[in-house]
Amino acid sequence: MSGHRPSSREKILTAASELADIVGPGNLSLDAVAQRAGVSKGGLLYNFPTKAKLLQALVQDYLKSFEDALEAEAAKRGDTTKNSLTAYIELSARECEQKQPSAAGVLAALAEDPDFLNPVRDFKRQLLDRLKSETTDTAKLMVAFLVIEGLRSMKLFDMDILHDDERNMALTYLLAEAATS
Amino acid sequence: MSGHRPSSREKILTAASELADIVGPGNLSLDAVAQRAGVSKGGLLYNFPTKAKLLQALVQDYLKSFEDALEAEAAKRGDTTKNSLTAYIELSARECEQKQPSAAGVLAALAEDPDFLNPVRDFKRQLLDRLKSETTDTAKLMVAFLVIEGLRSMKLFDMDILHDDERNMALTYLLAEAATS
DNA sequence: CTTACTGTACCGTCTGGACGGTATTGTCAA
DNA sequence: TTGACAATACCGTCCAGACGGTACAGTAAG
Repeated sequence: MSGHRPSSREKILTAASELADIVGPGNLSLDAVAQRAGVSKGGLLYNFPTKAKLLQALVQDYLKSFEDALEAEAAKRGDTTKNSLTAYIELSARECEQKQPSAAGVLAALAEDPDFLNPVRDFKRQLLDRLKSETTDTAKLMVAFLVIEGLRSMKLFDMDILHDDERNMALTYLLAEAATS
Repeated sequence: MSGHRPSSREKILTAASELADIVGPGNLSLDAVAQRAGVSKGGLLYNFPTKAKLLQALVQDYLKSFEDALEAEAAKRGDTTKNSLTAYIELSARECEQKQPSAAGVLAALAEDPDFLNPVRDFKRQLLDRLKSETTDTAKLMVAFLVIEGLRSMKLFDMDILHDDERNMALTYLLAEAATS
């Protein structure tokens, strides 16, 4: 899983994300992506015949990796499908602490056309429904969900306005509440 | 205050916001803005000598109008500087229910260059500090702040994934918690 | 023979911005 | 009062460059 020279497709995707982070979400050009990925422009267009397809893939990739991480987190603990809310909270908390430019690709997609975020909307609604079916107190769930959404948006916009202790206070509060449900 | 034909500057700003909402945050062009504002391109560039200035103004405008609304809300109630958290919550709640494309301008600015959001970051940190100085329970404040941030980001991305009752549950929970502080 | 590209040349369109002009209004000395 | 000038608030055109995408010939590996 670690030793594995990346396919052109992967190289292009990560190059695109990184580049979006550098040049700004709305200034992502195919030429630049190809260059950064170490691929000719023809090669890029072979993998992604249009810019829209590339941006779609960027979003899909983002969603996929989050889903995988969530699954892994749930598996790591004894997850009896009961406390997957805590898994969600803790995973999100951890993600908010490290930097991960893969989200920049999502912003690039948004910049081109907000409709590219539709899969994200569906994914989140689905996640919320699953969480809802596993908890008793919906109000508390909503609060937890929205807090994380807030944290995530700050990360997305690179707005590090919260001190570590402030963030931790909110998180431990959430975890405590989640335990009593 | 209501009867008042708008200056070119205002026309341009609202045209830009509306247009950003239509064509997508990253596809805002000066030509299109000028046309929609009923102004020649030369006229636009007279008011905003560069695209960057226009985007800056868009962000400033957004912040200013929110600040004004917050002040008005605080004044409306007897606000003895104590419960300005509730004012903040209620104002944000109300804003999340109506559609207000002025935020699209902020996204356009983000698309061009994330640094344009620096004033937003400063504003929010300042707001949080003020709130902090007026409440006793910091953990609860953080939760409230982040929930609203989450709500706001959903609005920004036009992701209406929450049902009205779900949103209301979170909001009434917040208001109840804010009362006991 | 197919897959997965490379490399280069090119096209049509759009973009930010520079620039030169113009109509209106204001200022002020003679 | 008038004539000279200047500042304000635009208009309309033009341009060099960047962009997404096409086309196509070549090639190395399996």
